[in-house]
Amino acid sequence: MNRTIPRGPYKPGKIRQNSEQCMLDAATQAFSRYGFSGTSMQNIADTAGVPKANVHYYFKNKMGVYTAVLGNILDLWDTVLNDITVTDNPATALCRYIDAKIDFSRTHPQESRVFAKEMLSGAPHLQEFLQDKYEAWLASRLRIFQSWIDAGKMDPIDPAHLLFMIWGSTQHYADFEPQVKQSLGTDTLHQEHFDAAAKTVKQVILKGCGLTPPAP
Amino acid sequence: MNRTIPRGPYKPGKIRQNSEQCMLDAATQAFSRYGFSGTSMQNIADTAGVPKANVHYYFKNKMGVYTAVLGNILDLWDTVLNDITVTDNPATALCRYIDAKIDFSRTHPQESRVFAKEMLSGAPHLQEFLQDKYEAWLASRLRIFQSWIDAGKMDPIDPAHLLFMIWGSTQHYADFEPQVKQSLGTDTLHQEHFDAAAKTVKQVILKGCGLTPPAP
DNA sequence: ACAAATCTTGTCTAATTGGTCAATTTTTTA
DNA sequence: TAAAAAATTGACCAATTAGACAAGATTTGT
Repeated sequence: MNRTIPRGPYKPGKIRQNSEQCMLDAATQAFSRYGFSGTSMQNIADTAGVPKANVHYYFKNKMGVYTAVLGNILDLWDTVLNDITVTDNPATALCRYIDAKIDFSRTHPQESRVFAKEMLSGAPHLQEFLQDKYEAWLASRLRIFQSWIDAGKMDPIDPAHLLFMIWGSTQHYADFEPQVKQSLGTDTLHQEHFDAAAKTVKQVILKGCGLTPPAP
Repeated sequence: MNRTIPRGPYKPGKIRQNSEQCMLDAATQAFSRYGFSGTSMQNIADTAGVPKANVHYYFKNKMGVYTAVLGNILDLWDTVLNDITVTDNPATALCRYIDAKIDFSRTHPQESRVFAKEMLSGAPHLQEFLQDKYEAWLASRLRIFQSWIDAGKMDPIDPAHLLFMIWGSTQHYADFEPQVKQSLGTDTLHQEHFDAAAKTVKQVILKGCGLTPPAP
């Protein structure tokens, strides 16, 4: 006779949640600097302050850690992107997007770099993301841009390439940080630098699209 | 008595030159896809079609191969950048630079990616480059931009951040190729895609700076 | 043609790494 | 409090890798 009631298959206690996040942070840091192959499980473990075997207890294998890190980044992206509700005003919408994107480069540089390295390697683990979520997100943006153009609210500009410009310009501050630092003559990028960046990008993009900055 | 006349310390015969370039190409390809740690000497050797020991004969060690690849890329960069003579017309100069940069992304995507990965990793092997050649190149550009602004030839725009915009926008087509491909719905990027890219970037940047496109 | 220099290549080694496992400790639950 | 579940940990293994090296093949200079 079985007196014990079997518990559910998985109960994420606080210990697990805490340890897992700790290792995920350590892994993100390591992957962003040394890449997937350049990062050893030992390195992740050391950074997290736990023995190596512990990492294997929480994640299936090294690729498991990596995909967890990537998934975490995509979630972050999702919240950032979905936070932007498209208003009827192109200028306002573009400004909001640029500000959010620059802010992401400032607050999540490591995540940005892991994402960039994955792209640079041919994005073998982002195919699903690109074909599902990103595809849908992009299509909706292109439609909106096109509707603005059709309505005469902005210049006729290839929407996809415009998005690339915004993406590339903003991403640059996280991904090419050494170059940016050297160029701006600073050892660390501060809020003021990102403010100047956002200001310039917004200024050029808006005017370049035939838009006038929204009143603050 | 010594009858043999000692030859010079290093004579790069055709064999050496050929083999070295072949291995350098193989290494560039491997590094761009798998990164430094993810690339094995065996992989480089296989791609070049030679036994592994041969690579060690031509290069001191793995880092030697990598720095050779990086140096090669910086040379390429140098020729591209120096090819742009600054005319007195801002619009023409910017167009030339954007076209050259986009063309570099098209013709040298692997080199672009190796460079980007090095930046993403904190550019530990580019410090000298950044502090010497790049620093000088940047300063001269900033002066030119400022003079244009002072002369009222273009809007007052932070020159450094403007350069980052151009750099980031153009670099994007090599570094984020999977995203670009997916967005444009193509399996391979063709000349027409890069033409559209250059057109959009020039259109937005020029107008965004208060410039009118030069007559072709 | 001959000797010296250059180039090629198979083999070996020491070190690192991802991953396994069983033993132990800590936490949870009834 | 006692058993069960979850978490921690050190020791171990097999595979890969960078690099060394010596012997042999080829090219080059005289």
